[in-house]
Amino acid sequence: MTARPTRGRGQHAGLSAHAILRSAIRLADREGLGALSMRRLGTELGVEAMALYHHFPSKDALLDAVVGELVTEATAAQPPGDDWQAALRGYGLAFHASLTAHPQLVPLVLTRPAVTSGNLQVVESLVGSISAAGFAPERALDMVYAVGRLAFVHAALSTGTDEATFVRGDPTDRLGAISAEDYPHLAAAAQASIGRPLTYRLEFAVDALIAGFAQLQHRP
Amino acid sequence: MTARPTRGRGQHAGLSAHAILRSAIRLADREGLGALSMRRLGTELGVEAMALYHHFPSKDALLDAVVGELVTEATAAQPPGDDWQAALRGYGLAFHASLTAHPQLVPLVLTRPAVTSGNLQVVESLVGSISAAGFAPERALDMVYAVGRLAFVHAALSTGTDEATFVRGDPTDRLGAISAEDYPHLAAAAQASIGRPLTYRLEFAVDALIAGFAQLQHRP
DNA sequence: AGAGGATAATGTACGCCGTAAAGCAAGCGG
DNA sequence: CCGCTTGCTTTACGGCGTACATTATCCTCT
Repeated sequence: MTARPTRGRGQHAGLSAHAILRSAIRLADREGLGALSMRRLGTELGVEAMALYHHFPSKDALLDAVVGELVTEATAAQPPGDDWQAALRGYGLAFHASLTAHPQLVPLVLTRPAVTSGNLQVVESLVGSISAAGFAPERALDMVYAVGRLAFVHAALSTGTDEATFVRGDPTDRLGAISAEDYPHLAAAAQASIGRPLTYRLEFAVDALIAGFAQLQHRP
Repeated sequence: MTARPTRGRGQHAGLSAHAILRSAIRLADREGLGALSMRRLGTELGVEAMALYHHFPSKDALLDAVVGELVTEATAAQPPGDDWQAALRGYGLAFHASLTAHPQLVPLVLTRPAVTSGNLQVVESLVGSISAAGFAPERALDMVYAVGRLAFVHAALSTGTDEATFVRGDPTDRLGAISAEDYPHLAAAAQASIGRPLTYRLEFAVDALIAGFAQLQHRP
């Protein structure tokens, strides 16, 4: 150990909370959530595991911070357009895109409430746009929630197996391919959706959602 | 040990995969996912941890089976109505209700692809109904996905903290209450949504989604 | 009926994990 | 120059998943 010859044992400023966070995200991206242990993260930073406890009180707190970092990054730089439909759509797609950049970490985001100030700022702006279009603020928040959650869950599940995988073959998979006899409609649908980009389903859902909202607008 | 005096050491039929599953679900419901260890589950069943490995090859496989059990239970008994809108709505709400019965386990469902035959059956039936209403099967599947995922993510996040919690007070919470100066629209919206039932937001989103779908139907 | 395998459980052990506690080297203010 | 604070290491503990070996019962076949 002490493979850093330029510094003695008690040097300062070797680590920072933010550097740890970034390293944790990189590690999880590369080797999965399971590889994200304190010891592993320590060696990744050239440091013993216990050193991390000088910057975070527990692993749980560290993971909370990772989620915060991620959500901040995901909701950053939202152009505040005045067209609520475009804003909402952009929010959903951008959120999704940012989350899918770190697919391994999405389950983490699910389990801890991540309310950062950047996050709140974006939601505030969206709720403002929507309210300005004549919706009750309560409704506006529901709308933002719906789109955000849809984007989120698509990010979480898009890496998993879906029907298209089953139909494409590879019968060593869990249940084998979907048989066209047992599930005719499903097989046809899955067959048709092979090869579509990952965002297709999300865009469809978000657009339908927004269409539904717009319809609501004209009948108070 | 061997607190069961009526049977010797190698008796059969002491355990079954299904009994283990139910016990695992009960344990996790009661004490959280963290308490669901092989040793703990073993003692819960009056058995050593390694005994479980005769019924499941690994803990991971056991968790997969738990998810399967859960999803099967959640999608069971869907009345196959011929009204696609009612069917879709019912599917979403029932799915959500079943999942929220085991809030601790929802994060588990997120991380493993759960495609059970019961599951496929329900989706098949829904896709059938929707196709019969004139939608392309591919679209029908997208619609089922959208509703299912919305229900799922609402179940996953409904136990977490949302904006209403912040506004209600308790400034010891992560960021403290939402300040009405910094986030006027958000504060108003959160204030207004205090006290609503948990399913309210989901119902709103599902209804909007279905309205959007229906609109699509009239413009091919 | 007796042999032999299959089955279901145990016991032991290994290498991970998160983290509490204590120690130890540098830098800094008095 | 002393001693406190800061950043890191060392050591240790209990719990985890599970590989491996063992044992005790039941089922089947001759």
